[in-house]
Amino acid sequence: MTVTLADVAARAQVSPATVSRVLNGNYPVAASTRERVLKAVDELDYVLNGPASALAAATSDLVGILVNDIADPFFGIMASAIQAEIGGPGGRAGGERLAVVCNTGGSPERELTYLTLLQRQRAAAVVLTGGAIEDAAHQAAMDAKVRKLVEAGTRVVLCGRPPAPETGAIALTFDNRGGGQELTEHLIGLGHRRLGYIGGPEERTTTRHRLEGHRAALAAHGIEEDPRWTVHGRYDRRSGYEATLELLRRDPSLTAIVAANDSVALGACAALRDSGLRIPEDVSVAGFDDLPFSIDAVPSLTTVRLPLAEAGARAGRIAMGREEAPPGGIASVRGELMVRGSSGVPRSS
Amino acid sequence: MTVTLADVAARAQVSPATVSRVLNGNYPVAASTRERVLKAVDELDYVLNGPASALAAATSDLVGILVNDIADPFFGIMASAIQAEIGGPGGRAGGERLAVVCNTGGSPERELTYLTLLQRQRAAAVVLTGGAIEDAAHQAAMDAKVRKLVEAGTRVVLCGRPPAPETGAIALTFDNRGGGQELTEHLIGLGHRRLGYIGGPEERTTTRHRLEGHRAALAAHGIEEDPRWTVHGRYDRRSGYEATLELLRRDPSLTAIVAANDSVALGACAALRDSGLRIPEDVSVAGFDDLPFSIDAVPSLTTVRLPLAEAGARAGRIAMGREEAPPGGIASVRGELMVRGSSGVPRSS
DNA sequence: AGCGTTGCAGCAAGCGCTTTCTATATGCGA
DNA sequence: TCGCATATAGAAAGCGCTTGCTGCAACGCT
Repeated sequence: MTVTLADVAARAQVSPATVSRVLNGNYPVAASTRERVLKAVDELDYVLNGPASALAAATSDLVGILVNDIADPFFGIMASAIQAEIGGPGGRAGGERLAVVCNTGGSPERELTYLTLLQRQRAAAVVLTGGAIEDAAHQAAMDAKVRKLVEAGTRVVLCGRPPAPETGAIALTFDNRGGGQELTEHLIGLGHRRLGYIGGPEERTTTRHRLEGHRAALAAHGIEEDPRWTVHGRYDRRSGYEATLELLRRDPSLTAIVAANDSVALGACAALRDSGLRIPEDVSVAGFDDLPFSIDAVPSLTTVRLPLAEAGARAGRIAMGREEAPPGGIASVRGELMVRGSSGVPRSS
Repeated sequence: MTVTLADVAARAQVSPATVSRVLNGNYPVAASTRERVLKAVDELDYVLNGPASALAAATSDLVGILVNDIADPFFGIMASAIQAEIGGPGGRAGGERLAVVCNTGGSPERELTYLTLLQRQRAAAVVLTGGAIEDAAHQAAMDAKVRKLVEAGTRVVLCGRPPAPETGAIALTFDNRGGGQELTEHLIGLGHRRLGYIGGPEERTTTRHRLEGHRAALAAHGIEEDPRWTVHGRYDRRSGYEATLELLRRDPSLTAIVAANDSVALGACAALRDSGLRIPEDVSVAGFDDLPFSIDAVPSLTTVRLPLAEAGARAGRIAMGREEAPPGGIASVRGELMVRGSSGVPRSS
């Protein structure tokens, strides 16, 4: 049998109520009593029953973090930063919280189910990271769920995800559009006029925004885009490799390739090399995110740095109520263009 | 007010007990009744109260996954595989389980605290991933905790971590020693006699085992090791960069560098390049793990592939009781040597 | 000296669910 | 026709904790 509060109370010769108060430290208890209780707790090796506590107090110390792909450092870095602020163990004083990282795999159903599971656990807060799925029905369902969570007292923060108006969720959005535009403008500035674009999955906000930025840059410079220059794929290296071969097949005269993110860009680099093309002499390549490995690529990757860790930390603090929400509940986080070796002047110029 | 079981019962004109039984599906309920209940659940948008349920049933649907660094794909890949098997949402039929990924950051206290937190939540299972910390006191504390968890009915699986005898935990261990030995033997076979080694943090089992393998290979070939050839650091790129500069300073005649893992190896490559050395013509480099980006390095990295996803999946299945534990509760998982471009014959030969 | 404070501790009522045991139908064989 | 097995639903007793309220000293004030 496991040790209960009552056992501790008996051993310390106090009432269960007193033990509870000592443990929660939210009610005055005489020092001598407290000591006796703590001694009993220690001797009996007592561990609080979480569910019972959550039930009685109508709150839990669980905090959920939803990520699209836990194996992707993009999410790993954010999750890590969020968790550090959530304060799991090792955090500052105050209640220990259990950060729950949930891997949706980019699946709408899973996303929704995890939210329900978290709701079921009466999570204290939930942080949703990364781009949202652009499907009207799914969005509506998500918004409804989020609204319900907020109503139930769960703090919901969106980190690197577009705002969900009217839901009560706080949003820390990445300026994917602006970053995409800046990146492409950099390439145009170098003289590129024929740019291939490898986008992520079609129905993702991140994908759309980055592509919109790219197109805005083209438009701003009067470059007419050829439909053949855009290919969509997944957010991984493999996809970048294949998409690049496809782009090369469609139009071998491209002088630059802009990728949906750094992993895709790395795949693109590999494909270009395997096709006998030099980077950046023959083709320039640009990524997005500036993940740690990007600087190690040869040549190192020109990309847009997203302050993943900073944004995650801030989201974590907001989720814990340790930082005020931005005005209007929405903040846009800008990326920073990192010009490196993978981009250069086009061969023709 | 939130909707409770009783509300649903009232609406469906049945007793709370019946609603519970419909929801759990572990007791015969007439089809017509079931239907009525489900309709009420749907209409009221009822969400089960997890803590209450866990309290009453004395079980929970939480499964904990402890990782050293969630931002490191090494752990991300394992966690992802484990979670997929845990079945979270999207898994096969049967109870939905919430996989909780806990980031210890390699800190002993956090590791222990998370275990307590999971114990508090009455987790159904716990998977501990990655190398353990080699500190007698900490190990003893961990073992005691694990034993307690097991006694309380929580299934504990160690994935990529050395066995903890007498605790009742199932272990899926990586053969780090064998992999390290094979790797170094490959380099020796190419003709290298002066090999630098960049190890991970000193007090980690993974670090020690890989280094032991390395030394075993040297010894087997009668190569006497110079103490200056070994440097310890963290498991990240930065550390590899710095350690390499240090090694070069200590002995510029090294013809090969073996790194604690792929990230470190990438840092080593960068340092070598920045020092004007070619890979592998001047210095060969080898990593460990074979993470996805390793093949993209230029030249691609010679390394030892660890079946991270497979091992994680197996650990997940064992944790869920869907696969039998290996005989003796211990299984060793071997790595596979991947010979690629970063290793070649030494310049002197 | 009388009485309102103040400081601590205990009582007991739940929190919302699960589950054992009991009650009521229904069906069947004898 | 009666009795008993079978199927289904309900009553109620908790699960282990939190917390509002009450109780009771010891204290200080007028």
